[in-house]
Amino acid sequence: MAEPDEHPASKRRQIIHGAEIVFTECGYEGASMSRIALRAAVSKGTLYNYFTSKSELFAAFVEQACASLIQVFEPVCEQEELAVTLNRIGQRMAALILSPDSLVLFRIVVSEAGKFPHLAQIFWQTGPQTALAYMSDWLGQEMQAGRLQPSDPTFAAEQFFALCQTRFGMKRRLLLVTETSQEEIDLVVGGAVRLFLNSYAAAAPVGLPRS
Amino acid sequence: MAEPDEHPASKRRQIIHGAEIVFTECGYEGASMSRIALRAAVSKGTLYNYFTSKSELFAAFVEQACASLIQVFEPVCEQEELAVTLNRIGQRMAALILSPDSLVLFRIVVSEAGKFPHLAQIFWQTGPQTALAYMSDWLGQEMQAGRLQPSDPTFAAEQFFALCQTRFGMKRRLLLVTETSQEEIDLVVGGAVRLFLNSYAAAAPVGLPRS
Amino acid sequence: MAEPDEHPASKRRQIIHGAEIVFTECGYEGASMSRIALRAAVSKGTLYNYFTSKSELFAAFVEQACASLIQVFEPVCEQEELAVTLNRIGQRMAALILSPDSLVLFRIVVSEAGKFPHLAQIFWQTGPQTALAYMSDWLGQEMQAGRLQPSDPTFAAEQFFALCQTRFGMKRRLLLVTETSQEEIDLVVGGAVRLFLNSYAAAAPVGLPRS
Amino acid sequence: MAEPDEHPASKRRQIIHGAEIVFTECGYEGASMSRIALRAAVSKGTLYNYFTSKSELFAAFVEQACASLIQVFEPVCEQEELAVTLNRIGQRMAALILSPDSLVLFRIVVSEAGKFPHLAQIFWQTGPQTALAYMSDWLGQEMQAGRLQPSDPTFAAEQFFALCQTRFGMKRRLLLVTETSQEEIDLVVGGAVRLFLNSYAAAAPVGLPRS
DNA sequence: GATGAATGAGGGTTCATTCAT
DNA sequence: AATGAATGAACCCTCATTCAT
Repeated sequence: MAEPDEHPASKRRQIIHGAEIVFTECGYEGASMSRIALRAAVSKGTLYNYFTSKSELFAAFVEQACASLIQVFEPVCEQEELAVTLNRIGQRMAALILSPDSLVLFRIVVSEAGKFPHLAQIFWQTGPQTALAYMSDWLGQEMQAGRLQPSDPTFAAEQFFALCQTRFGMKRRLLLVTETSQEEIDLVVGGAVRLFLNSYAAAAPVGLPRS
Repeated sequence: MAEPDEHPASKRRQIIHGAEIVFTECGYEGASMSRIALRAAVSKGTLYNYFTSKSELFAAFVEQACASLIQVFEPVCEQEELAVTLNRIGQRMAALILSPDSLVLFRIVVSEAGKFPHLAQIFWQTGPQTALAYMSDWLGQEMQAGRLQPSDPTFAAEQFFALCQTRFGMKRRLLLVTETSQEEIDLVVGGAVRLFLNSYAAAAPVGLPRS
Repeated sequence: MAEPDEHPASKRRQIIHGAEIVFTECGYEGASMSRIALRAAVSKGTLYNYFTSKSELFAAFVEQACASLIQVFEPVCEQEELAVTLNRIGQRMAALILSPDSLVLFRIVVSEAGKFPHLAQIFWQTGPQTALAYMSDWLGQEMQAGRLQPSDPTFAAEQFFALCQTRFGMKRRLLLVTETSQEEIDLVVGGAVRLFLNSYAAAAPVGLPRS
Repeated sequence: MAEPDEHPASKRRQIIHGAEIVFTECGYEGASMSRIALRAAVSKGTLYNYFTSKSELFAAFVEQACASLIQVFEPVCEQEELAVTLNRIGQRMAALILSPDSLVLFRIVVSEAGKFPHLAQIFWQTGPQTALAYMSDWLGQEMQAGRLQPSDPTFAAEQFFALCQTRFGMKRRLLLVTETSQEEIDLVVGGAVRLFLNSYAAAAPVGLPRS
């Protein structure tokens, strides 16, 4: 199961961890292999024994970071009221958008999307697309069960996720806000659920709060 | 009328234009003053006669690019059916999101938001915030006129803009799509208007299309 | 008397004055023509209308500075007791060595003596050599008058001047002392006069102070 | 015996040697790291593996040069006639002043004393001050032994050293003389010893030579 | 397999000098 | 005669990469 004739995986992880720290702090161009070597506590030469170039190390870091983000969505959605499940999914999505880790990853992937289109694709696939597929599946089931009006479940999921980014999505990416209160998150997610169910629920529309 | 005692503005523009090309292509760190000088067709020394440093030139480029984006939203919204106006606004917002100029600006501002928080702020203010204020005002009027349910108009505007980014917002920022068909835009904007009016319109909800 | 077909001398002086400020502060290499132009309140182009190069402007500055230093020695030596005259000459020499103007000139000429041997020569001739010739003449007269023992008057003058630099000569040039008290100057000059007269006076030797 | 975990000292010396050549020839500002690298036969990058900056390399060069000068004064002064010992010390001092190595060091330290006061201090301490302390001690002993009149031994030493610079001290620093004949050195040192002993010796004054 | 000294191209920036106005 | 915008070489320094140990 191990890779006996390869570089030990532990040192590889160690290097990627150092790379994560530095890339995260300085971006791709701003990071130097010397600093990464320092933070990974290996020599500069060793870096090149494990990765043929800076760009390859960067790719490895991004891929690993993407992989570690996806888990967030694993355990979702039991049998309960629709609004409650949607709320939980929305809260989770909001948490993901607001989390420093995903934020920094998003920002660095966007920065280098021109130079590393492959990484942008990986980010998309392991992140948003996976979440989308998951929710789309679930919505499809609910539609078939008659609890949601029949419609394109993928588009519905996309709209819901778009709504979950109301207010803080862009500001967060621009680093214009550092913290977001739970009240505000509740407001945004609640609003997303309301708009979503008012259009997609099989039942009667939900009333708006008076401002 | 001319500016006899100043650096000629035309050359300043020429330099900023060269900077735009290179910054746009390589990002801030990846761009070199040599390349900018080459693209601007001036000597490297001349760059420093107009801008004291690379960062200042970058700031000038971003500010100018922000200023040239804002006009998009100026003339909007007459007296007509709500859905029509919303559709026009949504189309305009979608066009903005999809335009290469705003896209490239967004990407570079996000990249350097850590190093140049001031520029992120400028981008936010001249772009999203202005559009938001504008639409919020209009929605407030419609609410007072009884054509929309009374609610927080700013939040409603934020939700509408979030909905307008459905499907292609993030993919575009990751450079995963280069062109978007008008049909798809119509689908997204139409979907945004539908969800919006279903919740906010004073009248009865609009039906969903069958997928 | 003026130079009607030449550059006006006043602007020339103005430029040299600016050069003096900057060269004095930054040294030859450290000074930039831009700064000199700024300090002289003329354009950079004008600098080159009056001086063909930075080095020529530097030469002009050094020559002018040398010329303005020499005057220090003009009015010396009346008819009075030998020790009194020597003391006055010594005091003047000490003042010259300690004066900021001559110090800065010496330091800059020493710095650039390799590159501008001509300037070192000018400094020597207008400064030390002139003082030397002057004192040597006077000593020669005193020897002929029988008030000093017959000897090489130039060498005697050189020794006296060397003695006047006791203690603070080198430290001052190394910028290790910024101020010197009058007591210390008196001590050094007094010591110089004593040693000088003990050897050169026709009369009996002067006693040393007990430490 | 070797230094396995350090930069090899030999290459360090090699670099300092190259720096010595270039700094000596061009001064601090005039020297370029490229030229130093060329003269040291290493790449420019290597310079920065050993010294973090140009100024640090300069400091290392000056300190090393100071250290190598100090030895001149080590073995002095046995039991013999005063005039003979003084003559030997004077000759040594003259040799030091006239030596190209100390000359070039003095000139560069004076040049940069404003920018590197620490180096001026080091130069002073390892050079003149050490010599002074040494001679002052010896003079103090001779005074106590009754062979010199009691007086301030430090001041006496300072006067003697000042006298030893008669005639060629300043001219040499200005690079106005490149070689000095032994006759002239003998004349200057002999004159210094004579003036010194005429004032400080316990015995009768020594006669002056007729010019 | 791990090291880190060595490299040299390229980074941002300064500056003496020129020349059209 | 005076200007100052333009130049481009040279500045100090960084860094991805290599290779002898």
